Amino acid sequence: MNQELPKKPDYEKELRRAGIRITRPRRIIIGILTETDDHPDAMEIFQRASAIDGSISLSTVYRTMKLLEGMGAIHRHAFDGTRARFEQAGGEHHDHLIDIETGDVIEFHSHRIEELQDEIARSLGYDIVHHRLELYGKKRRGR
Amino acid sequence: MNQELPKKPDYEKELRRAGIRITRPRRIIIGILTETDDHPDAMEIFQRASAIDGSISLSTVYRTMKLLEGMGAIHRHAFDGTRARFEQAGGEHHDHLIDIETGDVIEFHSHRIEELQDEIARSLGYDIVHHRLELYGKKRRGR
DNA sequence: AATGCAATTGCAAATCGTTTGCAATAAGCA
DNA sequence: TGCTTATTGCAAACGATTTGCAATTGCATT
Repeated sequence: MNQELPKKPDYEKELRRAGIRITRPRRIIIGILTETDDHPDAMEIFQRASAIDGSISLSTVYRTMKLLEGMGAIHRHAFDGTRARFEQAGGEHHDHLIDIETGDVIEFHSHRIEELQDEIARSLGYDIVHHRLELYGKKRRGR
Repeated sequence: MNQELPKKPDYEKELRRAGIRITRPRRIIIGILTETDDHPDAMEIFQRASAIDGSISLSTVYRTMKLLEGMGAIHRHAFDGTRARFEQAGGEHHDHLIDIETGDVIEFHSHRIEELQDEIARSLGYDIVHHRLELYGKKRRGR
């Protein structure tokens, strides 16, 4: 339930193929992204990167996120709260359950819900381009 | 499908009951909110209000939105894009389909989807506090 | 290994939406 | 009508993200 496919795509190769330079900051940021399995925001990525190379700037983190997002390598999420959070793409499509007390993000997927979404959109005369389904909850405690 | 219950609650009474003053700006903003059935953002509300009274400030619009949101009189939505959009509460709960080409918002509701959401959250050990389901699509044309 | 040039970086300043401090103004009870 | 306090408008502050620019660096070429 928790173990995503441990696919670690070779972004460097992809980047090079796209004629994009592999710089030290980018290598570090990509490394962080491929190793984590949570949904860090730009500041968190910046901090983790800074620990490896103190000269990396927040701007570069943002620019790299935009670059990777454009390549489809990561997804950007705007959960409640302010900063955007990122996750590497490549896994199965899924939605999110956010623990409003801890900020933890749990991934889930419901084929049935997606079917119903399509059905609804179709009945309204629309084709879904993308959707956003987020459940915000708190851990059921006791009992 | 389009006609919400045309309930126009007496916010002034509610406000007064809560010990909140009914000022000219507030009366105007509330009037705009109760008359519209779209999902305007703060700037749009500000502009419509300015047309009625040029001295109203954007700050007051924001402050009033926060006040009304706190009272549960309106809902704040953070659809894709930047500014928050508002709608008067009071109708049935519903989710939104956003036309990515025009920004139009269509409301819909699926009891079945909500059931499935609850089921999923429960199976993950959570209780849903609120959720967000947004479909982004484009009008199916031709055919 | 040295060269050259465009891509990339870090930094600081700029943006955008939204919030806030403050002195001036107005709501509504006495 | 007068008073006390909530509310307002304004400008400045904010937080996240983006951008201009000059300095640096990747890397394809010698």
